[in-house]
Amino acid sequence: MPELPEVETVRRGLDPVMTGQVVAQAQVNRPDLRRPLPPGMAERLTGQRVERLRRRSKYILADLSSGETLLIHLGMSGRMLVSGAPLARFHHDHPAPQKHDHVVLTMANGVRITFNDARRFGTMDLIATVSADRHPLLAGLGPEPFGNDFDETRLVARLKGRATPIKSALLDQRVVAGLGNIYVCETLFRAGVHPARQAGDLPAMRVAGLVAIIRQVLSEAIGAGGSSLRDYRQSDGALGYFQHSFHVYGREGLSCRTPGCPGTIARLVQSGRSSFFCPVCQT
DNA sequence: ATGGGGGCCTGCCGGC
DNA sequence: TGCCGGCAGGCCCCCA
Repeated sequence: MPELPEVETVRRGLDPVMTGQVVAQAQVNRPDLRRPLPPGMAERLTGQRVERLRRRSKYILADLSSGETLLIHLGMSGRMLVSGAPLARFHHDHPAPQKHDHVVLTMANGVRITFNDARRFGTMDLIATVSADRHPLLAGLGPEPFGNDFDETRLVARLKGRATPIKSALLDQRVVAGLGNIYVCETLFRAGVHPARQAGDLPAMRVAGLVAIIRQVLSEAIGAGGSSLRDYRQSDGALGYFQHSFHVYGREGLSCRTPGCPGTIARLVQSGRSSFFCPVCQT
């Protein structure tokens, strides 16, 4: 459930039950995720207080009292399931363990956080908080979409001369961090840009316009609690409803939602990923 | 250096 | 009902 709005939604859901709380117990069921979990992870988590929950791109970072930071990535199918009421005297209101519960954190307040990830594309790591930005997974990331480093001038400069489809360019986490397939599709629809357009061929004005549109799409999605693509609460943990606002993603063969537009949403495959677009609105 | 394709995993859905 | 192919929100690696 992995693009920026979903990750931010997860972070916001975890914040009230994790921040300020001590990890009473950490249980690692499967250390062989996409990257192997760090050695001694359970021991290094146990007894630590979560000082802060942050997000960078699609990563969640939990700063611990030990001076280490727990880095979490949800991959494609990762979820953070929260169970158990805070301060509950008894802890038997937890669901039965599921097949892909790889890491289980039990906080001192009785809340349990379960990292479940069927495809194991997700990962976790433990790193020194002071140098977290230099972690290999974070070091190459481009600007945060809502950060000051992401602006029209810099985006235009970054895409100038690029001989790659604009779709691929916006998926490139070095250009801007946090967008995935859904939000790139929706961004390009709103911008009226065909996904196959070469990034370097787009007039600077149109590239500049992408900045505000990206922020708008992401803001709306965060406001809706992200997008839930399958069974609502089960698979996403988040209760997002932004999927109802999709104009193109997953709408192949359906009518364009632009009032008066006769177009039918089409799909094309670019570097192995589906791009959805309206052939009439997007040129 | 840059862009494209393959691979990593499992689950689900539609078609036969 | 059962099997099979295709598809999936991400990212890394390798090759041209």
